[in-house]
Amino acid sequence: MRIATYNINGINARLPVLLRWLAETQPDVVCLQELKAPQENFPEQAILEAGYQAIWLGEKSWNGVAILSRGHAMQEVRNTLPGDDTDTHSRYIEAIINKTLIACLYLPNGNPAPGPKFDYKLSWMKRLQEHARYLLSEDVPVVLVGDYNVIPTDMDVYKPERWLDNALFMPEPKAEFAALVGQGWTDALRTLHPDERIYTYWDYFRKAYDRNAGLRIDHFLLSPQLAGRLRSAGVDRHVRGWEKTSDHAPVWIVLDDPTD
DNA sequence: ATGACTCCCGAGGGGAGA
Repeated sequence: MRIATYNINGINARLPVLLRWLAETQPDVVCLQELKAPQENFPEQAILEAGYQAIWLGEKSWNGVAILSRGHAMQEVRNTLPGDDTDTHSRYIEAIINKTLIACLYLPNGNPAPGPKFDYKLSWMKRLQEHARYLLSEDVPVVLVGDYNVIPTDMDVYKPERWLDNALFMPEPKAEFAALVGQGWTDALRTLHPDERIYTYWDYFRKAYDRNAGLRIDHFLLSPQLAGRLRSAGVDRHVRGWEKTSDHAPVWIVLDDPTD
């Protein structure tokens, strides 16, 4: 089973890129973030014609997450991250696909830091840890995947010294991410490629993609019983070079199918 | 570096992204 995550940065503006990439790579499951479309403006028909059923949670202007599935039935479990009934951002959706729980998340950016947006990021990360702990207690394989907006280590950024004051790289979010992983999750790409420079995002400024001035901020975390099923993982880096493309590239893993 | 680049909203710039 090939599972991908892609911060699409506006699903309607990027629809040709999304469809081209789906046709080229045909993942079984796709987690999308930053739809930037209200619920009623999701391009469901085009996605269906590409061979995918979809569940999504839209929002006017910002955020928005979706899960696409090709060939496997999909059962939506929830579309909010538990722990704060006042949080209205569309940043989380979860489904069971092929006996595997897929949690698609778009973690808050948090800039500028310090400030209320940074506080929101940290509280969201604490809620995610609490929910992740609950998921680990369930008897089901889990993939926690999406745009975490966290650069985990110096290896994951082209010039660490330039990002010290940024909410993606400050000590608190890094510590919260490390605490989450420390519950027993496996960072799929880093585990399979411990010594490689891997980036999943290049900003639109200053020819960042041409200079490979990137960040690794889109992550797959696998529950312990899933880690043994991990076969390969990578970044569809070339997609970032297409016309009218997102500032993120798609990231993917391949898992062995469940045995039972 | 209050930069740059690109989206959405909506009809002109402003907010957000990372």
